[in-house]
Amino acid sequence: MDVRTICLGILTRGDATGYEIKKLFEDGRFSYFVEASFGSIYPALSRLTEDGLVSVREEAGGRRPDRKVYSITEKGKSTFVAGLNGPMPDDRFRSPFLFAMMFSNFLDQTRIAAMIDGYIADTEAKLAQITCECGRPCNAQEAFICGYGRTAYSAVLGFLKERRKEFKTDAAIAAAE
Amino acid sequence: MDVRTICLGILTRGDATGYEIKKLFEDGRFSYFVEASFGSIYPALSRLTEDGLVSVREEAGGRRPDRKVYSITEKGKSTFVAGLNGPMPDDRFRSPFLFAMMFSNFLDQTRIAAMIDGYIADTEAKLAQITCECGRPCNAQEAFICGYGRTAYSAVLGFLKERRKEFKTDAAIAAAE
DNA sequence: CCCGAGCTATATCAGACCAATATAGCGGAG
DNA sequence: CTCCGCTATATTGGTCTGATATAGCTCGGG
Repeated sequence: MDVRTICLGILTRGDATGYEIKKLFEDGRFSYFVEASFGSIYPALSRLTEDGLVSVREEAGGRRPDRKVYSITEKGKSTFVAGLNGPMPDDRFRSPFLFAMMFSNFLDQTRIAAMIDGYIADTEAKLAQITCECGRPCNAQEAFICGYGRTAYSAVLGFLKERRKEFKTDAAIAAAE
Repeated sequence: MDVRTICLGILTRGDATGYEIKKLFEDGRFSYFVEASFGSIYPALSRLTEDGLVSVREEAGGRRPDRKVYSITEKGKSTFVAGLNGPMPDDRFRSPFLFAMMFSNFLDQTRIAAMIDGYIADTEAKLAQITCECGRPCNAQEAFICGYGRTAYSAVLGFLKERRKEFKTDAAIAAAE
């Protein structure tokens, strides 16, 4: 999903600075499927402002740099909704971990075990983030998104823990000797 | 995973043209977690050649453009393996579908149902691709990767089919009247 | 025979995005 | 005082994408 659309979507929830926009979609429940850098958020907001989809007001409060608060316009909102009703881009999943596992014949068991352990830990952290945030009241949309993330990560964790047993570390080999 | 590494990895499996490299990682068992465009493959191969990690020979067989077959060098191979033993970049998952579901309050039930149906169909296609390719003999690496993909997509499908029941289409509503 | 579609194969380009960095503060801890 | 973490804006060189261009070859249909 292009960064302009992401910004519009966040702004339908309320006014925000560029920094806050990034913080909002980095909220744990959403961060597993949305990402954008400041390097693309600010140019996107500028462009949206030029195009009349967003308006901006500056708040000078003795802070340098000044705080720029963005609001979505009616034009912006209808453009956003039209996009939701248009062609849906495909999901994208890239995994250096799986790519590395594809060539694990080049690695020793300790390295493989360490990679899997690290990936399990990362996955558990992601899962915990989704789950604990969901202790707050969830609307239907959030419940769907959390449910999807929990389902996927839980399944992957189960798979990894099962397969992890096949890989011994040097420490485990030494202990068996 | 950067495109240079992807090309090196594929070339450890055997010599290939730029076009073949793309075809090889578009093989259904791997395509769910690796992707790169010609726009980045050719510059990457050029750079790898300059850097001595890859060598290239041209086959002129009356074909225009000529066929350029790339081979990995010993330097390339050791660089690739060193990379596998180095810091592992994070996975990336981007989902316009989930982003749209996050704002499904702007959509009517028919649109939501259609989106879910489309996503289910896509997911089933991906799952079928992994599964049927795996009818061929799998080495341990391929078995791991296929197992991961099957586990994740199957879990997601189960979740979606369950939740799909909550959304009625106009046709289903009309049939009930 | 001709045409079109699909495939193999190389290459490029404008636009989108990233990671890192710079700048400018403020507040808190050592 | 210094350093770290945070809020906040902005930029830049490098990487990648999707689309496109070019150059064939093969096969099937008219």
